[in-house]
Amino acid sequence: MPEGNVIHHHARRLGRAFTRHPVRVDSPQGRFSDGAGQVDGHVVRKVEAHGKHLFIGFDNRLWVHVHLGLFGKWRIGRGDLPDPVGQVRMRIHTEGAFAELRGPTVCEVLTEDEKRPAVRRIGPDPIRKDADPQSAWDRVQRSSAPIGGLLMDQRVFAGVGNIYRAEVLFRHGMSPYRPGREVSATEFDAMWRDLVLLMTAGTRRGRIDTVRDEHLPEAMGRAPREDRHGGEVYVYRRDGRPCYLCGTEVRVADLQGRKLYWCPACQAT
DNA sequence: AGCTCATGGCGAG
DNA sequence: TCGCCCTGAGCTG
Repeated sequence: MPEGNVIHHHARRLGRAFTRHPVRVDSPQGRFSDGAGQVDGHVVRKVEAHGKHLFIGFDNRLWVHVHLGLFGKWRIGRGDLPDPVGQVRMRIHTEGAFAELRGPTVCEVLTEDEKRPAVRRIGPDPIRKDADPQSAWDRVQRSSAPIGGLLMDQRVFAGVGNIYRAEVLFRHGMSPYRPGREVSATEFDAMWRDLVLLMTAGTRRGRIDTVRDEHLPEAMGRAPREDRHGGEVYVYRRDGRPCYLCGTEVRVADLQGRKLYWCPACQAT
């Protein structure tokens, strides 16, 4: 259930646990047995995240490509390998560390030649230092699609999901329905810089917080989390409740099959 | 036990 | 635009 920040968080933890170590790889569930056999016993060279995609590189020039989709989960820990409970697609472990993968949309082995184009298909990722926002701007600027849809397009903004989409639009007072071509260069630059900040912070924390300190209600620090995604947000899943800034009821609508949350007053245009 | 929902994305029509 | 794939949690009975 992850946006790009969580994938980068996983990549760092997996990299720390397994880089330069020979690892055992298997598939208790059986659906990745063939792939696991191709990398089992090999040394992990590096772990990369690009948007919501994770790539684990081995010393035989093969990569395991993982995409969690909506339901996928990693469980990463130290110490003894636990017995598998439920549907475990893949396990990676050494003497001192283990990782369990369940429910991914994609878990496959790629060669170098297959991995390169797979990465190229992913758009600029605000979390990566090598990201080129110009290519995102080119697409936004000549698109009549609503900015709320473009933000979810992984070839335009890689790693942005439903929470960052809703929150960055709120923070910039922009209607999700504004056509891309009506977003100014100044507005785009400000939103991109904000995504870099928010998503980088989200990578360190492994959760998404977007509410500026000055807007945090007094009690919120100690109050139970409003929602299981785990962070403090302005509008995501807050439909029917008052906007923190203006008190207007936060609204929800369907956009391309996903729920879209926004404040109709703060984000009128 | 069965239903609904979730931070995603694909392909068919 | 719809249906479908992946899994588990949190309800309702």
